[in-house]
Amino acid sequence: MVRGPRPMPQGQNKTPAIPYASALNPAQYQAVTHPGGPLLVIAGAGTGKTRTLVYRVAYLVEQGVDPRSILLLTFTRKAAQEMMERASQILDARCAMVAGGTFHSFANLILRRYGSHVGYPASFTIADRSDAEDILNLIRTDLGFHKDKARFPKKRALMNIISRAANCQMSVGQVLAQEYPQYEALEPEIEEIARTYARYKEERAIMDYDDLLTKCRDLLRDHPPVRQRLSWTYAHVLIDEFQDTNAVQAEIGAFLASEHGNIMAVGDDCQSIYSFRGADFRNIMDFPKRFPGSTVITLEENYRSTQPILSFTNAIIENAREKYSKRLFTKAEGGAKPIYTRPPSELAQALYVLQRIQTHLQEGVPPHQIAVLFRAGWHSNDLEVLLGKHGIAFVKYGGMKFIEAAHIKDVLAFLKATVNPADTISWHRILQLLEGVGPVTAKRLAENVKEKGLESLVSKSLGKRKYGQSLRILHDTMTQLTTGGEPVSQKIEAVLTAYQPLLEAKYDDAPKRIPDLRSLQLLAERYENLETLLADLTLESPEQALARENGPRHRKDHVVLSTIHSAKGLEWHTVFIIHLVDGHLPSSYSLHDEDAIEEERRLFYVAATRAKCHLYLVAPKVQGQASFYSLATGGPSRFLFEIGRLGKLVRRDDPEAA
DNA sequence: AATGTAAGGATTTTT
DNA sequence: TCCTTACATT
Repeated sequence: MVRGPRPMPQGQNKTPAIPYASALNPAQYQAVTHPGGPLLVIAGAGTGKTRTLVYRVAYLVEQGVDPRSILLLTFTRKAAQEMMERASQILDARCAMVAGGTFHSFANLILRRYGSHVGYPASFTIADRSDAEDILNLIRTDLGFHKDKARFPKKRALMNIISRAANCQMSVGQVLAQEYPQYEALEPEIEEIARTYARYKEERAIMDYDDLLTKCRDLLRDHPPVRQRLSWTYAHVLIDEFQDTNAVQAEIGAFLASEHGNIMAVGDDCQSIYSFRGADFRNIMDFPKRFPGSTVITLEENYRSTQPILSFTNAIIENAREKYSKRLFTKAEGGAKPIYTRPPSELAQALYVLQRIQTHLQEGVPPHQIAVLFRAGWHSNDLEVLLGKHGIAFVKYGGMKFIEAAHIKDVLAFLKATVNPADTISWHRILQLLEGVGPVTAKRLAENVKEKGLESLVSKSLGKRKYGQSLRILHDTMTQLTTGGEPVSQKIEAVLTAYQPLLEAKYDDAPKRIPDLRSLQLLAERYENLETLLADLTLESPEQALARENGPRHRKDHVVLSTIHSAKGLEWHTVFIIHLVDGHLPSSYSLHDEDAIEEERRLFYVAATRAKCHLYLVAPKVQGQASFYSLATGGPSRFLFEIGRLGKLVRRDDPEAA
């Protein structure tokens, strides 16, 4: 690996347009003006991590680096977009040309171009999680292992095992030994399913989320000319949220930097919350080992939160079993202590939050500066109903996605099948919408289309079947879509025309679903290319796409509800953390494992550090007996109890007195 | 082979 | 509680 940084071209003006020294603190300044070569920035919560990246982009561009040769890898597309916007504001529009996105979206782009090197055509389709599970289910039934084995893992468990193996670079056997001892005896069978699954996808030009990363890594690893070209294309690689990248992502970053060593990673080990995706907070410390000669810079001055909030969040993370030392401080003084409250029930909790939101709104806090955070998507159900009833607009991030709704998936299956006729799992889905077509017929027809093309849908023998007529209509629609060069919006129109009668036949609540189809159509209008639309929908939650679509004006009228995972990197004036109860946070699924509990603590830390001025800690008393459904034990989160000076750090609020 | 029905079983978090 | 899966019926 060539470590010597490529000399950076000097800008024309001797005096830079941006006053870096006065806009940044010394540590930030050092990071922003780093001459080149590997750089690790350990940035505590609220220490200006994003600011540093934004200025770094502007600095590089100002130095004369071609913005298109800067690659900014972030956790969500939205984050990249916002950073580029901010950089454009402090410098100029050139910053909007920076190549940015998630690892997955970047890999998608690269594989569209170079996929042939790893056995994929440019027209491959992406299977989301439920598509992937459907494939596994087909294989599972096909191979029939469940017949003689009692308790053979279901599609969901199979997916978890296979995905874990991909993300952690382990074999199926290792994953089983480590996490699924109950299935260890089934290793050969599960291995076979995994192999069949891989082959199935390859033969049909389908990639799942994990393939995007691993195939991209394989491409860079096994094809030096491609690696070299890409490395020179991206002369500066910037990676945000590095604590949540897994080994495959880190390898991709390393390969991209292999020619020049200009890799900058920013992250905070205390905020690592994606171990289920194969991230390990300790990895961040391997950076200097992986890139000898690294510069390491730590940012410790917090600009986000008031002192009382910071004292509290410092106390949370103090109890972490293992962390790299770093103590956040702020120069700001004053501010209110976090408020701790125990509503008598979950409903009372929703009422309490509603009332406090109303008060803050009256005080003039803009709606979009108020957020309610929680561990799992359904934790906000009560609150959503209540907010709706009281006319308070909200947006929700995380949890059940638009794209996961069955009717949206149906439409996307049509579109995927036109882009990639070999996508049998999409065909499988479409065909089963027809009356009289079940799993067996669908499978046979799908394989026929893959082997012999669309015409196989209208063979003479099929015409006599009762679903012959439906097949003919389907065939005509799909033929028109594959051959015609009409714009995306027209294609969608054609799909909807064909789909609407099927939707009405299949779902009792069809009228409720139709508006969603219109939203999808609206969303698609600005796309010129169907492949891009499909990739975007699969790789970025449409909520985010819609939020961007509607523009900032629209977003400002809404209070934010979000899972803690989706709140990463964001901040609000007022933050509520609800369901702060043992069994919810920490989640009951993590209680058996110490590492998992540690991660839950970091999750709590991430949530609490989102707050700038007001932080509410809401721990409702759980009523009723613990059923399978409600596993919470009812006591306040252990993370509160373990803070010795809790009484000094928070103010108690008795909701009944209010 | 498709569809309807009853018992069984699992729930976080995301690209 | 709700969704999936296995089984029985058409």
